[in-house]
Amino acid sequence: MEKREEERKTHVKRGLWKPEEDMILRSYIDTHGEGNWADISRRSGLKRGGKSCRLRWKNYLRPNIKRGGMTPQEQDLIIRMHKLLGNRWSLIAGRLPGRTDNEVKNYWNTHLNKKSSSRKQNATESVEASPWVDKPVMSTEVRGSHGGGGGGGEGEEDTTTTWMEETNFFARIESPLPLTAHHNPDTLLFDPSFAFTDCFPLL
DNA sequence: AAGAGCTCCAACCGCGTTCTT
DNA sequence: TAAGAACGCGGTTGGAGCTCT
Repeated sequence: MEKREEERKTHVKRGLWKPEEDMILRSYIDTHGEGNWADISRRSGLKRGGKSCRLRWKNYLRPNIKRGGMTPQEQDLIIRMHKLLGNRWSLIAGRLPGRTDNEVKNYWNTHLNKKSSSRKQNATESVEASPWVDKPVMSTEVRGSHGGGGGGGEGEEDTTTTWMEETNFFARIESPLPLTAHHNPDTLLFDPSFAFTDCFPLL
């Protein structure tokens, strides 16, 4: 096992993808379909690992990928969803058509994180501590079973249901303004027009 | 003009979960 | 049932391009 790992590391190509590699991967997937990434990496002739192929496809080559800056609506949704779910990037991205988890994560880390932390600072000056303040309903430690699973596909909906059950999500949101500082109109969920179904239209 | 510092994003890594044999 | 393979996730890093001095 270690030997194979060693071999993989030394023989697998890394770094930025070249346009030719993109073309190869795209045309291979066009004809054979996606999935079975290890096989794709072997048969396509690309000297890339399966993981790398999958990532490239998912984050860049897949049809309907939206490029370019986030719209204010998207920004807003990300902020809200992050407040709700924490760093569950794939779930958040699942509600933003054409956006990938990687993109959302990068966007958060580079743009919104700063914004929100400066906001947070303002907020804490005026807001009394509440058990809900700045604690996402779905923090990363509640991650019992994330996505995962070969062949399981995305399965985000199922996962969502599961964690909601696990964390007694709806019991929590039934209490008045449960999720965050009531006192801070600037924060996420206080917006009266905000509906939970905005984030979970499937429910 | 140049080089130092910074920003941002693509890609990698390690880990947990699920599937397959 | 156990072990290994495959997959998906979030965290982190590297480097290209931009800005500042």
